Amino acid sequence: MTIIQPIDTFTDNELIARVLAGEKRLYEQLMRRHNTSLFRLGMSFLNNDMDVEDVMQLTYINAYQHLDQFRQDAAFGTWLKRILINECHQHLKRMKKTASEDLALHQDIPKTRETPVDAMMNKELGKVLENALLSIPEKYRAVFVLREIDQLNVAETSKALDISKVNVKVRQIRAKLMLREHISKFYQNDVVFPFHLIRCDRIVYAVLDKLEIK
DNA sequence: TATATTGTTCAGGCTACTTG
DNA sequence: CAAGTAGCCTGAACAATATA
Repeated sequence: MTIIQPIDTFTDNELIARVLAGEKRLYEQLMRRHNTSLFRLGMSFLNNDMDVEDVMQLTYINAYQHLDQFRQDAAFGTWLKRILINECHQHLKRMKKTASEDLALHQDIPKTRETPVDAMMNKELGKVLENALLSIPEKYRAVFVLREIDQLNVAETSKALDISKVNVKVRQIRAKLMLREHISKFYQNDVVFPFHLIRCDRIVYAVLDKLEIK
């Protein structure tokens, strides 16, 4: 009698090994596991859900294409986050370029864009918290999201952001101090940058399609 | 050049866990 | 249970860098 182990009991590293061995479809499982945390992190950089979806797709495709280069000295999630952050920086660079080109034609560019997430947001606390997070500089926001929302430890955050451990601690403290000015009560991570099943499926299927994984 | 921002170092304290 | 240890938080001081 053969006992079939449920896929969701596999560790990330076991799934990676099986994907590399030819079970490409299991990459879907890896994406679904990390979608929420990547989305939150992406939102902390880009503040636009559609842009984050694009960047997440690029991240997953990039990670898949270099999966054999993944060294297991850090968690797969940390590796993914590192890739996502790089993609976010590239995306921001592209946006900056486009914005400066547009500026030559239009002087009155709005500073922020209305997003579908904004429209969906019906929980007042969530809105307050998001606004508070978005009000602080990106470097502090990223540390705060990784440490406080994704529950990464100092070492993992240090690795993901490519900064020293000490700097992680300092940025975390400063992020809290800045947020304290905006927030007087606790927050619940479920209401910050909500990641819905529809979006999850959309990203997963788009990546599988682009990678031609049936 | 003055000021603000950012990063580093250090000290002290807290909590959780381990060990004898 | 007390002592030791590791990891973390916090605040202060200072240096380096960016900006007006």
